[in-house]
Amino acid sequence: MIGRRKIRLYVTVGQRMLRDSLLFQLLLNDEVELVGESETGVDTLNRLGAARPGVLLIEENLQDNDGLTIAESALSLHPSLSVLLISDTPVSTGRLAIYLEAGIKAVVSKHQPVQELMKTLLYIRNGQVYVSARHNAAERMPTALNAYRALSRREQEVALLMASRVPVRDIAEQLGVSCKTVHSYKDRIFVKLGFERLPELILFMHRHQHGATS
Amino acid sequence: MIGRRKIRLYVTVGQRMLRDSLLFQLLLNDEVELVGESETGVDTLNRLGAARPGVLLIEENLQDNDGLTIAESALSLHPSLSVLLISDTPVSTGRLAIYLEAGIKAVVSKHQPVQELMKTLLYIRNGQVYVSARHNAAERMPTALNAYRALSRREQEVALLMASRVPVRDIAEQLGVSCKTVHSYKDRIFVKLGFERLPELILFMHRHQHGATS
DNA sequence: AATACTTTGTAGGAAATTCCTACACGAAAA
DNA sequence: TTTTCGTGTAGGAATTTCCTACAAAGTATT
Repeated sequence: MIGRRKIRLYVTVGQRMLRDSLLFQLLLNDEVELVGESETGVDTLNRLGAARPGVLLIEENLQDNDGLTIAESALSLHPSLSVLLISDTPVSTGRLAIYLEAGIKAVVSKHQPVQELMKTLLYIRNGQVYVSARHNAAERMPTALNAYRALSRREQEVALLMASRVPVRDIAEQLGVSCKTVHSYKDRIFVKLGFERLPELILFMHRHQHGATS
Repeated sequence: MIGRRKIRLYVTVGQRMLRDSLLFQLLLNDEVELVGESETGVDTLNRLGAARPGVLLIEENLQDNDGLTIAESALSLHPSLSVLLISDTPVSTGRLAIYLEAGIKAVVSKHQPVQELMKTLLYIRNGQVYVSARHNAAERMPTALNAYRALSRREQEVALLMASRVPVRDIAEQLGVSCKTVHSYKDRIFVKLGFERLPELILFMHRHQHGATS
């Protein structure tokens, strides 16, 4: 029972660079339909009516107002709207409670990976509330490392090579298997890690190898 | 004479969400090789030596220090490094002068589109300084509108349909031409507008049609 | 006006990619 | 010991990407 109809998305993010890059990311999913965007809170309120979004993705701190206030106004006008707030800092449980109280469906912080946004979007699309797993730092690293462990020997080999941008053709040759096989591994890797595009794998492998920044 | 060897890139951006989405964007270009990333200035200075990047992409405001300071330290240790600063606000000419004085190769503000980043990166890769065209707001909108006008009739039709996620197959049928032809239009559209992926076109068309935010 | 260069509409070929499906074999679970 | 699961391997179909082509219309140049 997966929500079938498209997600009508409205995005309110002040800085163009972030707005664009989030949108590029989200629009890769063909269930996402962009119905509007704004840089400010008032502009958002003005346009919401015409855009009729199902989900409002809004920054916590806007130039003119704070996202919470705008979200509350928006909700009073369009009660069926699902609001996803993007906070600047990791959200404390207390603060989260306040948000949920206000009718916001989920909060994602800018310190979380982008993929969380998409995941969250899919969760709240039908009005459910979504509280992300670890709002507490601690157990984040393991996710990545375990994920790597979950790959089989061959998959790991291929992941490594692909992350270095070695062409499929060459990987096949090096491993002595057919290109088709390499593609199979690729598919499996992407499924296992939940990736869609090469850059995600490159970043993942880089982080895996350089232990660092999570 | 296009710089052939890969761009060894180091990225220092505090918030994971922005860092990831910028990287996803930049890594789509296969000339970009990620050699390191940090959230903070000191961490950056610690790792730069080992990573040996050609370009350092660094935020102006970091938690622990400001990007300018870090960039200066980095430059004194690695004079051949090209630094690209990401500023929070549009940069005034005066401020820009200060940055250039410090040896920074280019500044891009978070209010500019992501694509500017990539463009700038390509410009400064070989050590040149790059001062982006419009640091003054005014003549931005036209760019987008003119770009659309630059498309031929058929290209406009296809752009419109593709931005609505109509499958190539259906577009071909609707226009009464072959899929191959539609692909040709697609290619031309992307070349003319300088796009690489569908989301860019979707966003472009959305903005074109809703005049707005640009 | 006549010749030359550019854009537009149209499409084909080759290679690569995506999305499925298949299938044997060893390992693990029932 | 059957059944089930993960892994190594690969094939097919449809789509996409990247080029190339080419005639007719349009623009520019001499």
